[in-house]
Amino acid sequence: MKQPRGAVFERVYAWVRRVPRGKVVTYGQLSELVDGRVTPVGVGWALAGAPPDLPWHRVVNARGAISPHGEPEMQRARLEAEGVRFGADGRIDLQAYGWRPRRRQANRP
DNA sequence: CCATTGACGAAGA
DNA sequence: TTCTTCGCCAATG
Repeated sequence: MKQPRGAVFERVYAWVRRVPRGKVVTYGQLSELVDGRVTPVGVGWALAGAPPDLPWHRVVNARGAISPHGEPEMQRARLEAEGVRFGADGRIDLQAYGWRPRRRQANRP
């Protein structure tokens, strides 16, 4: 179950790759981006088998915090390297760093 | 086909 | 605001 491969996952990956540097996206947003075909939990499943080239570190939960998954330290380090600030409680201000995607053209990249 | 699990979210207490 | 409960879809055994 390390590397799930499915059509649904590819969509999640494609959206994650569109997240610009210095911005973050939540699981719930990704769920919306794929038009509800994937629940937040499904997104988590997709990222569990995410390819190494995927910027999965830009995906955080609705609270703006990093969910435990293996090495949250690396994720935080990468985000900080992109200019994302963390609060004292380890949370990100989604109002400032949350990515607002445009689902104009491609809902299915 | 059924039960369980998971890097989650929203609503209720 | 924090904790609990429920629900969601996909994958695994």
